[in-house]
Amino acid sequence: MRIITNTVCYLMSERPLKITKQRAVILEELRKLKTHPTATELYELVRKRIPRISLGTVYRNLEVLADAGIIRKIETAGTQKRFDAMIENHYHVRCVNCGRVDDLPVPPIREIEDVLHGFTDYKISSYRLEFQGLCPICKDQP
Amino acid sequence: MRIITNTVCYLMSERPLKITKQRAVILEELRKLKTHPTATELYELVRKRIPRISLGTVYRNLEVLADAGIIRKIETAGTQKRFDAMIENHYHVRCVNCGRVDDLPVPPIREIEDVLHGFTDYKISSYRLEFQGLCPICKDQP
DNA sequence: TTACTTGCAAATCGTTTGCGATATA
DNA sequence: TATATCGCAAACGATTTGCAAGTAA
Repeated sequence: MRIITNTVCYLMSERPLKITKQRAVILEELRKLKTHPTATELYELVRKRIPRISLGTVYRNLEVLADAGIIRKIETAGTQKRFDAMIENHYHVRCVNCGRVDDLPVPPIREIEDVLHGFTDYKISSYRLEFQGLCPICKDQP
Repeated sequence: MRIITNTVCYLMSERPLKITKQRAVILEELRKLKTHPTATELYELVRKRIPRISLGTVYRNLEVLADAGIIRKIETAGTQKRFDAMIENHYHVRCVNCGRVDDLPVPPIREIEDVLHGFTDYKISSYRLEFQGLCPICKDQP
């Protein structure tokens, strides 16, 4: 169970996280977006509401929110990291042309976990699956 | 068919790529390794044979070799990019503790491609699957 | 010659960090 | 008052780039 009040976020068996104004606005703006912004993109949005906020604060708070499990930092092939307000497990698609990242609401693929047995000496804990292609906008362009 | 001679590499229907001394040594050192080095790691190795080579040259040539399809640039979750002399499709495992990256010789998982239909408006061209866990060395440590 | 490649250093990009000021419990 | 967070600017690590000199067809 996760409850987010105005000022404090309670997570199961974790200590409360103070929700400052900056933190709240960052979270709100992130939740508005279906695609997953970079820190800089988010900074530009947040700046419209808190003009004096600094990029460092955005980075710091994205880190804090991700550590708390409230958002997710997604590591895609591009150079910049992107952030996601949806923390349930799901896959992502990335446009190789414009870099946009969307969710892919397909069910988890069982076979991925099944296939590993005997193939590695690593102790596998997770995997990342990222699809690549052209987004609806880029695919219709010359 | 791909033929690499001393000085020129011919790729099907692409223009020949001059193999300079630097380029050849970079490629040789990369091919010696089972794990996949970062540009800096490779630079240190190459430097033992060409002491005056610069890091910029290593980066430039890795780019050229990757563009030509002779090596592959692999984008894993870490910050640094890693490079791979094996260009056939395969999956990678990354150690979350030390960053080491190995090949995972499992057969391609058909279900991954099958599951997509109807779930996205993207034109999907490829996917990346990366496993994460602890490598044989790190998993036996406290 | 002509086109490419090199070494070097500086620039760039995304991100992190130190610090003194500020806000909040 | 004690603690955490802020804005700012500087630092950082990885990578790219401009340039003049070098190399090879």
